[in-house]
Amino acid sequence: MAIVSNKNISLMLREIGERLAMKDIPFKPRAYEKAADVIDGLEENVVDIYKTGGRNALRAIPGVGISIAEKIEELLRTGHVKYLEGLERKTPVDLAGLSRIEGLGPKSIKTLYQKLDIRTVAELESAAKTGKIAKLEGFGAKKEENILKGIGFAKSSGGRFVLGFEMAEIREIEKRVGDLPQTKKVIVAGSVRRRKETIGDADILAISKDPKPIMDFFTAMPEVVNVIAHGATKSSVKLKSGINVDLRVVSEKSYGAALNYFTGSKDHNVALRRIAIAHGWKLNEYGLFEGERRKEKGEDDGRMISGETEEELYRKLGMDYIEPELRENTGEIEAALRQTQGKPGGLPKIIGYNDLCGDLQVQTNWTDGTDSVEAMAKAAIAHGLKYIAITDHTKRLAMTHGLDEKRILEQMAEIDRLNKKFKGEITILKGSECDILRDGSLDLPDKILAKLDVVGASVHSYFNLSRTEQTERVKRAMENPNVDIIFHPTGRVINRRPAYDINIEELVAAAKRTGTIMEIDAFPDRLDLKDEHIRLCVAAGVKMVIDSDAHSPMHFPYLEYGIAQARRGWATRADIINAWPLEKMLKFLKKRQ
DNA sequence: GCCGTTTTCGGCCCGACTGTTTTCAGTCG
Repeated sequence: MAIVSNKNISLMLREIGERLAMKDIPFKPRAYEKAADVIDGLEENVVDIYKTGGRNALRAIPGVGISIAEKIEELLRTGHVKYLEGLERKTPVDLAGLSRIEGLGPKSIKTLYQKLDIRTVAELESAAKTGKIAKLEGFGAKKEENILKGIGFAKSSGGRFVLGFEMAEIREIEKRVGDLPQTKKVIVAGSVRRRKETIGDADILAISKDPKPIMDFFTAMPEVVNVIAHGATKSSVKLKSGINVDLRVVSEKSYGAALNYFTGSKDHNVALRRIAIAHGWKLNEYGLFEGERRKEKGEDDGRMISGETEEELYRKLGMDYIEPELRENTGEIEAALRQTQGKPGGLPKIIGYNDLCGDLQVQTNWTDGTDSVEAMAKAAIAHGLKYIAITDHTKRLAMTHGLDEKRILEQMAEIDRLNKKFKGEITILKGSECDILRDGSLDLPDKILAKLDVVGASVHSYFNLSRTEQTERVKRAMENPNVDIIFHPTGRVINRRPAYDINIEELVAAAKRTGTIMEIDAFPDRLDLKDEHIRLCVAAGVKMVIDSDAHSPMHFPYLEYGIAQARRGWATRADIINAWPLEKMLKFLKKRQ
C-alpha cells in the first residue's frame, strides 16, 4: 500500500468538492470540503488509521462516510481515484490554479471554460487582456479588471507556500528520514526553521556516515513527482503538493556549521562569514577554519576550530547564540555582539513556544466555528491553555449568523454555566469579535460590550476605503473604552488578499495612547501583524496578544505559528499579554484600569 | 455525501456585497 500523506488525501477530497460545486451539485461539495478540513487537522496519519482498522476506521473520522472512505481507500491502494479522474475529464481545467485567483469561484471557472475554452491561468490572462471576458454575459469590464488584478497578486506571491499548511507534510518526511537506520540525526533547516510566513521549498539536513540508502529512500518516496537531483550527499525532489524538498547529508562534526549554513538567511550567513574573515578565519558549511581558503571540503582539515554545534560556532565568532527566527540580518548580529561585550541593546529573550497561557480569539458554532463552546474549551485544555475568550462574530457579519444583543446574552449565560463545570481546569472569558462598521462605530451597543470580559474589534467590510479613512475608522474603534484588542489589524490573507490600505505607524501610536492591544493572529495564512509591525509595537511599548483565531478544536496548534511570528518580531513574554497569568492579563485590559 | 437528544430521511449557517443587471448569480467567511 502506498504511503499517502494526509495532505494529499485532503487535496484529493477538496478537488472533488470543487469540481462538484462546478456542476452546481448542492451540499456534496461541502461534505467533501468538511472531510478535507478534518483530515488536514488530524494528528494521526490516515494511512495508519486505515492499516489498523480498515475502511470502518476511516468511517469513524468525523465527516467521513461510506463514499469518502471508499475514495480514500482507493487512493491508498491504487494511488489514484477514478471518480476524480472522471470529473477532471469532464472539465479539464487547472482548477487549483484558477481558483487561487480572488473572486473566481467554481461557477465562473466553468463558464470561462465553456464559453472561451479557458483552462489555465495563462489562458485566462490573455483572454482578459484582449477584452474577451468583459464581453461575456454575466461578466463585464469591472470583473475583467478584477481578474487581471487577481492574477497579478497570485503571481506576486509566486509559488510560495503558507508554512503552517505545509508543516505536517514536511514533518512527516522529516520523521520518515529520521526513522531510517542509517540516519543519526535529522532536522529541517532553511526558511522552515526560521519560521517564515511562506516558504518556497524545504531544506532537510541529516547526519549519517552512510548517505546512499537515505538518498535512495528520499527520491523514491511516493509523493515525489519529479526527482530534480539525486546525488551522493544532496538530493532534490518535487512533491505532488508542488513543494520542492532538498535533502543534504553531512558528517557529525560539521553538523552545527551545516545547520547554520542551511538555515540562513543568506544575508545573515554573509554577515557571519565577514566576521570570520575579520578574524582571519573561513566559515563554510563544513565548519569554521583557521588559515587560508581551502579548495577541498574541509572535513579532514586539522585546523577546524568550530562547527559541531551552532552554539559553539556563534561563541567562537564572539557573539551569543541567535535564534533561527531572528536570522535575517536586520540587526540581530550587532545585538548579539553587543550582548557578548556586555553593552546595552543586546538580543531580547524572545518568547518561547511553551509560554502561552491563554487564547483570546476563539469562534464557536454560535457563528462560523464548527464546535460548541464546551468542545472548544475541552480542546483548549488539551492544548495546555488556562483561559480562552469566546469571541464569536457580531450581527453585521450575517453570513456567519453573527450574534445580536439577545444571542450574545444567551451565550454569556452558557459560559457562566460552563465555567462552573470546568472550574480549576480552564477559565472561559466572555468576548466578542465585534465588527467595526464603516464609520468606526461598533456593531454592538456599549452597554452590551461593557458586560464582556474581552472585546476584540475587527474590520470585515469596506476593504477599499482610502488610507486615511481606513486608519481613522480603526482609530475611532480604539477610542472606544470597551475595545480591548484590534483583531487581525491589516486584514491580509497570505497568497489570497492583500492588506487593506492602513497606516500602521498611526495605529501603533493610537494603540499606545488608548491602551489598546494589537493582535498577532496565528492562523497560518493571516499572521497579521507581520514581523516588522511587531517590532514597531515592541519599540513603542504596545502590548500584543497571540490568538489562534480557532474555528475548530483542531486549530489550537496553530498558536505555534503566531508564537513564531512574535519571535520573528523580537517580542518577549512581557510584550504578549496572553503569556501572562489570567489575573495579570485581565488587569491590563482597558476597562479594568 | 454526511449526520442524528430533530435519528435512517430530510436537513445541511445564511445574508451582505459586488457587479452584473432590471431581479439576481456568484463569492465570501
